Amino acid sequence: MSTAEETRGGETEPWGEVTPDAARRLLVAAVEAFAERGYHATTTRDIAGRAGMSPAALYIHYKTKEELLHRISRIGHQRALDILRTAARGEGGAAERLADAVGSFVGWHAGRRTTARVVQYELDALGPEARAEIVALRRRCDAEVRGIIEDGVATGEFEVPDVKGTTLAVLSLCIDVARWFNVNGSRTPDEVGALYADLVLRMVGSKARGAGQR
Amino acid sequence: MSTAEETRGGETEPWGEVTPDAARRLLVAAVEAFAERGYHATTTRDIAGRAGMSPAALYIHYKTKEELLHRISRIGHQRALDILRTAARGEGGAAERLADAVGSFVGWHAGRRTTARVVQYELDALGPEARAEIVALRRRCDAEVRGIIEDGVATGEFEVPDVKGTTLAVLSLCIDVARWFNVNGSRTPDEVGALYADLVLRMVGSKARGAGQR
DNA sequence: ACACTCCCTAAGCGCCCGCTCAGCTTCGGC
DNA sequence: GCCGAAGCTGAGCGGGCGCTTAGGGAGTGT
Repeated sequence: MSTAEETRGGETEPWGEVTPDAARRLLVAAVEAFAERGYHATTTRDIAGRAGMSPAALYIHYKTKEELLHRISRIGHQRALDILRTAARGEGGAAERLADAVGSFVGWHAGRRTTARVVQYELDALGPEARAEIVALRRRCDAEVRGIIEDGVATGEFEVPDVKGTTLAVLSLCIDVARWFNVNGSRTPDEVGALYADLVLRMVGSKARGAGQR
Repeated sequence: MSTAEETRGGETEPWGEVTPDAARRLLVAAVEAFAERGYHATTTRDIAGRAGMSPAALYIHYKTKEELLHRISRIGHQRALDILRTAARGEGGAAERLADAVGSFVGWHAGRRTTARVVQYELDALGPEARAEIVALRRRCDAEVRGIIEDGVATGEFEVPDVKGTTLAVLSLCIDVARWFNVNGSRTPDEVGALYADLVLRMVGSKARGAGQR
């Protein structure tokens, strides 16, 4: 599973799959601009400028500004799904896998906040077809988390009256990290991940919590 | 519980404090448009059109498009703060007050989703001065919730290793409801409020939870 | 040497934006 | 009956938007 070639922590600067080089630079510039100011407030001139190119250069590599957002959104969602899938298929009981899923998912939203922000909050700027494709990816993310929680309920590890609602809340909690996380703040992405993993285990009534935290 | 003068469901259509009538109609139209498409993607012609007026009419009542957002944001935040304050100063133990705060806060975010969406997600579209004012209101919301949690820890009702982080997570969880809540979905605002109140009591390790939920 | 392809730029098209302004109506006070 | 203020509109301004087009320079195969 997973995209190989990344070990952990470093994650080998993403967007490696985007070629040629100029197209990648434009895409990275677009991620930064969209995250800072929002899709609609970002101009194609701004994106091209950040990438050190003229406005026209953008249209050699992308048909429209929306295609840029679409590409960013698809790659980002695939990465998010990978993270959840890896955790869900890992070893250990439901509690371990849920903590792992939440910890790494939150770590990604905090550590790669600019990407996550675009991916999670600019969905509505996509046209109907592109949005439908992305929404499908989102539902698969939801299914991964729900699967772990259902496992835990089945084995008696968790005590959850409303599995669908709780799944929604867990994902919502993780996603919103991209909104408030501050790079200059006092917490590292890993610390937030650990805090959230503990909070989520409490939410599902897990008895096997890691003894508070240090 | 909750704020007098509204019986339930209706909430006495808000924005009553905005006068004259035309100014209120414009403001309500702006809330809808901003919530649907975002501040930057909304045109002044769209706002005026929804209110049944010509584009120029907007500028009789508001100096700029940004002033509209500022007004919406201030009134909305004040309403949110009122809800939290009422719950925090209520009777009962910390668990009851926290459940009340989360339940009504979430109920507002779900029931008045269009307003909440603008209030919570368009903050960055404001200029520096307006944003600073709103951020101050937000910090007071944070302080209300943290106060309840601190109370619960002090009395031994809660068991929370990281009060600041948990407060942040609780508020984040509630706020994100405005992003995903669907009016056509299967849950009412009150149901989501009840679910979230239970989840939050679990997060703070409250022993006095309401026996699952109905 | 030549043609061909790939990237890229300068210039600019057509459109729609936020916002303004002169002038029209409506209405209360006298 | 007349006046001034208040509320609103039609027309339109300066400007910036997304995107297009014509053409240039660098690299490659022959």
